[in-house]
Amino acid sequence: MEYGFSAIEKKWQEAWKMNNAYRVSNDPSKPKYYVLDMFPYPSGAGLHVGHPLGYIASDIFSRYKRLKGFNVLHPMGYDSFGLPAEQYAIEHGIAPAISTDRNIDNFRSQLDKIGFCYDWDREVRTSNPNYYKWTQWIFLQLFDSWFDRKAQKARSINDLIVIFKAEGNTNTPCPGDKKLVFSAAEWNSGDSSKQSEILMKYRLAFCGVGEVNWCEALGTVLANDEVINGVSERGGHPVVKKKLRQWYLRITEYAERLLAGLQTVDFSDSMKDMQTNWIGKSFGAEIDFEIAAANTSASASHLKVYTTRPDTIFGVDFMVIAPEHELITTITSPEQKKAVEEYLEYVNSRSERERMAEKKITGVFSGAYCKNPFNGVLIPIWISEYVLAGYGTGAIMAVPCGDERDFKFAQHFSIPITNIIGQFFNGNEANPTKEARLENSGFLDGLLMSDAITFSLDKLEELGIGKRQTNYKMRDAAFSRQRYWGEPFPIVWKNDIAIPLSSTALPIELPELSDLKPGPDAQGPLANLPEWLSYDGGAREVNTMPGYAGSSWYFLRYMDPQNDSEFCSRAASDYWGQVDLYIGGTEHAVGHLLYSRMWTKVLFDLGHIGFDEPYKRLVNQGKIGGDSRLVYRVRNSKQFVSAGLKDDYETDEIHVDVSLVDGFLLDMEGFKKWKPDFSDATFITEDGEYKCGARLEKMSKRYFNVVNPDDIVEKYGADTFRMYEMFLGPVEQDKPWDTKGIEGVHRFIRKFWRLFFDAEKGLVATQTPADAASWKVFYKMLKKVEEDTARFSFNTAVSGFMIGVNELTDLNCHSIELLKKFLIILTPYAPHICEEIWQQIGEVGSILDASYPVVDETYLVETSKEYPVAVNGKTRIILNIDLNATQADVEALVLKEPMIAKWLEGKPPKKIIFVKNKMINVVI
RNA sequence: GCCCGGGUGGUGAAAUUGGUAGACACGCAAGACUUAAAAUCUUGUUCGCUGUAAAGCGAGUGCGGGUUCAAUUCCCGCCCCGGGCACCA
Repeated sequence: MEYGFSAIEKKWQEAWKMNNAYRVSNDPSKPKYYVLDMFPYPSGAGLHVGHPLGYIASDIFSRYKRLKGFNVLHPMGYDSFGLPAEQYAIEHGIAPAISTDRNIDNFRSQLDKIGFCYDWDREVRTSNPNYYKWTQWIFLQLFDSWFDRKAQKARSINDLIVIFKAEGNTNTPCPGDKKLVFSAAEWNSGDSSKQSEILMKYRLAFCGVGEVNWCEALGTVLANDEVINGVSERGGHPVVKKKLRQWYLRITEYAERLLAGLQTVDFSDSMKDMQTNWIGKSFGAEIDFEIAAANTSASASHLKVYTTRPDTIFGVDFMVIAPEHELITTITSPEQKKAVEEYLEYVNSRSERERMAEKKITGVFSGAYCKNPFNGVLIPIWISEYVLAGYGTGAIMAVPCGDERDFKFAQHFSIPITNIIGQFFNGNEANPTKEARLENSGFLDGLLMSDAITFSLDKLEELGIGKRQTNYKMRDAAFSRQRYWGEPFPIVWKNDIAIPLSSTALPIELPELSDLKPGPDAQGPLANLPEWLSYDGGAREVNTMPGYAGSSWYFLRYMDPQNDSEFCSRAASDYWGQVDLYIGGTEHAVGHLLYSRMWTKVLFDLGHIGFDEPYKRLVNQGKIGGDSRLVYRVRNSKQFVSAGLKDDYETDEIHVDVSLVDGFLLDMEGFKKWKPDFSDATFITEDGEYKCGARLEKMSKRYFNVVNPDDIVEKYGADTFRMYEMFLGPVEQDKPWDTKGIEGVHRFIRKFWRLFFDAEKGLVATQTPADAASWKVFYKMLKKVEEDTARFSFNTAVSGFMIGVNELTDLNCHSIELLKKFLIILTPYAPHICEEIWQQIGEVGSILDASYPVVDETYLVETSKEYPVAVNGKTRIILNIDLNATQADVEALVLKEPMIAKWLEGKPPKKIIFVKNKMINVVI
């Protein structure tokens, strides 16, 4: 009987579907385990073999946990709102809703072929009104909340109103406007429009005017993590700063908790580093410098700077303020007015991209000075774009001997440099050390800089000219997009006041819209729909939410996907709790993962769920690269030269479809038919063969190196495909795809099949009990495979199976008693073949619900070991020695060996090292 | 520039706590079966040297040093590759 994988896999995929084999319910009698994949954006390109890597790993782990008796939640869905569908619609005139559905059908059919154990009854689609109803509902929760800094948690905005009525905002400083201070009386006398304006500055989801990343080509704003080197992550279009009214998430209020939460989760160090750096916490001081020039108004008598190095205050040679700094107009001296204006104009003309590409040293002197509070020295105030308005106070004290940027600036503008670190400063470059002893530093003289930091902070606070301050690099996240294909906001504007709609009005459905051209004044396409726009005496918000809105909470919806009255019942979220294992790529390090961590914390603070970190453990799968093939066309000809001879010609390299190449050998006839351009190609061959060049690069359509999992499954079967993806190497690692290597895994599966079936004789597995040697092989394998699976080392687990099959074949083991246990442990990796054989050998029930076997240690007890015996660390012989042997026994045995005697040359050894169960080393 | 990963045969890789480097595969070579092919099986395969063989000797985990009886593993310095951040004061 042959192994007919196509029929077997089709049969079981249908049977499992019919029997709802993967349906999971909230069963409190079993321990739960939640395994989650980052759900895909259903792009038109479909899946290539790189995509399922993480899905296969999580599927294996889910099935393993299920066999171990866990109630496993393993859902899948689609992140189906987003820019590409909209762009596709603009280019091809197909409505996003239609192209998205089509893409999802394609994804689904590809996923189904691989045999995943998803409970499809729990599928979510972020663009489905049943889903985004709750995205909008969570938005309302964010809108109706503020962050209580003392309690470090989100609270209802109504609580804040109570506080304002009683005491104003003196004890609850405004996160959106540091200068905003009002009393209870002032609050109570204000009109409702004034009050709304104030509350907006506290809300966790708020509307404000700010500098945003505007992408003209995409016609929308982008979040910081969607902009890479001044261009859009998607499409690579230029991005400029623009002032726009926008919705934001006040994620900065959660900076501290997002940081602290990292200590409680199991993410890779690099992932934690990325998030930590993005949050960018730093400790330092805000220091007030008195402005010395007479031409300043009383309200601007001080310049506030932020520094992490208050110990260097005697080394301050100039101040630098950002071009956007509010003091510029008041402090600029009449003589410098023109120069300053010209400079500001120049700065405005430069795009973000230009600033990043050419880091020129630019700046202008304001004409004003401030005074060093400790020695009264006058310090010139400069304006330069290298100081960022959005960070700290938008002003710095420049210490050229200790800071590279300050040093270069001082050099460029010939500003004299004060040396406060003696020998540590060589005059050619700044030295940011903290190890120097301070000089020229007044009361700090002689102190080690690292000690002087605390000392100077104390002094500044004592004198009331400065205070300790913690800053974060992270900014509030832009939360609106001027696009169509996203969640509409449940907001109506009346008299410039944002009115939240009642949760009973949800979902606010996205209206159908055939023409997706932008609306007027950088508004989204929804602004073109007057009948939709006008609502209840006001105007609807026309922006839509960004892609990360729906993905910030989808893991909760899977727990209770059909719920019409809640986003997720508390009973469901209490039962399933945190995601135990989350698998996905690193590209979401600072976007999705941070937002979704924040939303979880807010929902926790407001009492909707019982945990405040969504993902207990995160595993990042690597990317699978494509192995491209290249042909070389002799320039200006139709001749193609084989790779080995190409250096003799001037050639252009062309990517060729990998399916036209066997190894490196080109199918020349196939190549001619591939594209009309090549139909009359001629070849300069090596002995009649055309060899292609190769290159490892991203798997992508334009390199013609995409391998479709459908083709692999058709040729080798899903079970082989699954195991081969795992066998390629560690899941976390990037690695190239090589279709040839799959033969080894396919051979293994067929060899496994032959333990049960013979081509002529049919079933050869028997009821005869297995011998001890076979059991030993099996339990050794079980131990290895289980340990490896548990630690996500799937590649070595596959090799464990291979060793097991090889050894059982050698032992001629066909015992059903043993092999049925083998079937169970192989099931997570190769479910179809295992279920088929399980039924063939007459087992009742599905193998999916079998119980995982337990290692019987009695078969693994060893009485002796093959010890490597080394001389001076170099292994010379192997000796079989009883495990109970003592040091003296071992020494006697070793010294008797002629091979060892040869090395000793008659002399006694210096020492004999004996590590039980490990090795023996003779030192001479 | 800063912060993370990583560098092991022709290739993918293994070595979990400092203890036999290269498991398991691919590829390649030789052979068996076959009219032939596919499939399957057997043997060999880190490199160099000696040997008909069995075997032996030497080198070897990016480079240079160190600690140790023993280093792919720990320490110091450097080189290269991948990823992230980047005027964050």
